[in-house]
Amino acid sequence: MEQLINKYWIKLSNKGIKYTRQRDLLLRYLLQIKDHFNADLLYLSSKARGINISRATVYRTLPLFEDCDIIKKALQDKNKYYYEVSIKKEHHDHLICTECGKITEFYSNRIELIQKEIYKNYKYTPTSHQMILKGVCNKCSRKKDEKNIGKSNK
Amino acid sequence: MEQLINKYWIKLSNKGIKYTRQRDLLLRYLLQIKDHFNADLLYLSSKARGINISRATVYRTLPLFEDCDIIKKALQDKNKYYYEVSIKKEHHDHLICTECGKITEFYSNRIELIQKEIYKNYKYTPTSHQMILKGVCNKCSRKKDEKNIGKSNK
DNA sequence: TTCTCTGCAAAGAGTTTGCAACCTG
DNA sequence: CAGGTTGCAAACTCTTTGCAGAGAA
Repeated sequence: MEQLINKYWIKLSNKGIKYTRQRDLLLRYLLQIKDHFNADLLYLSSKARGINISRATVYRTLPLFEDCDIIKKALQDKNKYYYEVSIKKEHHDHLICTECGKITEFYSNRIELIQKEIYKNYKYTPTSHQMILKGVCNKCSRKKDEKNIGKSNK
Repeated sequence: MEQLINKYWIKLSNKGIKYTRQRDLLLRYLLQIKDHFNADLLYLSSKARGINISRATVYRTLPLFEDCDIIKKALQDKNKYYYEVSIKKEHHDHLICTECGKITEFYSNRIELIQKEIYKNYKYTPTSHQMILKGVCNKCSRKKDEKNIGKSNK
């Protein structure tokens, strides 16, 4: 863990980004996060854990971490950006429930290949290289069905 | 054209949505739009064409049209929702340039099939059923390259 | 006439920014 | 010590909402 943080701090320094208590705390905190997170969530939950850092600093720090490939924008939903930690994981895509916002990751090698073809055909350079499928998850589908059965009596 | 508009108005009436000058103007206007559009753009461009309609009405009307399958949310970028007219087109996906915002449509039958599998595997009900690939388009890539060549001298 | 719709302006959510004080290198 | 960084609050962008007057059925 310390080793990883050191590595990241070297990366950050090389970009002329100074070491500060806030940035270090934020870095350590988000490396522990398994799920997807957004700036505001990070601000609130770090505050709840006694980490003193302002909302503005969180918003200003995340793009810096993004530049250093520590985190990346995973997806956007309901006018919020969601990030995830870059390390370890193989590339993957996201399935997001339009009802409850639940995010599921999936991987399809075939899709990766086709995506590459598409980027090539249309002469695009993949950047975020992410595919987002929107749908309604199992749980929410059932909830919806129940509601509709109720409604159909009117 | 008139026939199509009539058809839509029947649909709208069936949902209890009243005919108004503003809605009719907006409907006629957006059916002429080939590209993707967002609420604010629609408000501004319709205003520029002398169509008198308030921003609030545009924002309130688009979801109504969406409910009647006249338009649909195509994608979201930079915290804005983009719509497109539903008619005619076969299902397609979107390739969006993260630099200039250009939207390109593409279709891949293989992806459609794989998507179906994924939805099934993860027990999701496809709703918007849209895939969004982000990248940098040809034009912007070249611009970026030029900039980087310039920078590399520093 | 009734109930919906409109336009306005104000409120909201998420994010960005100007500025003075503070801290790192 | 210089220049980057912070926290605060105000600004900003996109969207939603409350309300009184206007309009459709």
